[in-house]
Amino acid sequence: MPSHKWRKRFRGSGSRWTAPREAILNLLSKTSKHMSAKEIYQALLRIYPGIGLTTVYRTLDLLEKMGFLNKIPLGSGENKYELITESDQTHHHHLICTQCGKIIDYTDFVDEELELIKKTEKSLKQRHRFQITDHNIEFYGVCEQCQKRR
Amino acid sequence: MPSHKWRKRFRGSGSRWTAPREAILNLLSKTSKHMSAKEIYQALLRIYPGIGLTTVYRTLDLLEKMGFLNKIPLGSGENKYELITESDQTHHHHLICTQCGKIIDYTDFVDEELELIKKTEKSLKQRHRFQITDHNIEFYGVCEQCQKRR
DNA sequence: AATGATATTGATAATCATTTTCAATAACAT
DNA sequence: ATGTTATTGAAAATGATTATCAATATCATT
Repeated sequence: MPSHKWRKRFRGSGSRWTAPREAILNLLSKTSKHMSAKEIYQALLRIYPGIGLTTVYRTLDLLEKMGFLNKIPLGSGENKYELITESDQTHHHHLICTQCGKIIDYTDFVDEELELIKKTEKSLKQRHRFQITDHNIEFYGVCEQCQKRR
Repeated sequence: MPSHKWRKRFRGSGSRWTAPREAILNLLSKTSKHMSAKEIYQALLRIYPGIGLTTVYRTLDLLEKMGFLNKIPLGSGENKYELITESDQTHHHHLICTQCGKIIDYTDFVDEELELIKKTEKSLKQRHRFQITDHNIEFYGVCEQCQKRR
């Protein structure tokens, strides 16, 4: 999504379009996904010296509330973030390494998964009176590198 | 699982069977699942005055390492814990309220889900060379009470 | 039952990620 | 250009979890 589109969305929600926000969105759009707040902050320091970690957190919160960002909690108390791209074809699930925290997206079998999810959501809505808004499917394991490392 | 069974498992792994550990396991076995460390601590204070929060954390860690406990990260940095009961028939997935953090287990459709999971695990192992050890399927939404509350 | 090696405990302090606070600054509708 | 007010960054505060450490409890061995 080009900058001027982002700008519009921000203005539309009563927020301002600022240099730090543009820098953060540029980074998230270009770089590989699944970064922690600190990782984002450190990467930004190179292209935007003086940016504050606080601002990174605030922007991530904002993006999450606007629905453009997914927050993925690791067990450690740390979160990782990924931008939700506009085309929904990128819907994916996660593969998380329990050793190093690396997250890999996968899209294999998602069609079958999505069908099941739809069914399950419907049933859960009826049985438990939950208003389902989202889901999270992740597999845990040890990645190739960490397997070699031991 | 009765106390003497737990005792055996603890001894078997080189750990000792102590009063705090017994109290924690008693609580987790009896009480409804999905408590945070603090909730567990506060509930224990009534039946075991003087127990330390540190001990609660340590016991939870130990139980997790021994494979008897699931740690469920909420987005907030807080974790909830649930005992894994011996019969595997209790395998379930989660329904998490994004307003109040309440977690509900569901077992509906798990058969279908499990079949899909097996397939997916196999594929992921091959394609991404991950050694899969576990999975996590959760649905997010707003529970009945929180729906009324607004 | 007493002993000794060492695992465990609880209190306190430390860590780590994330939030608040607040005065200074920047965005943008007018 | 100007004024309102959202945003920023630094520093302090928070909240969950972990490390430290001396005192205690477990339990295999005697």
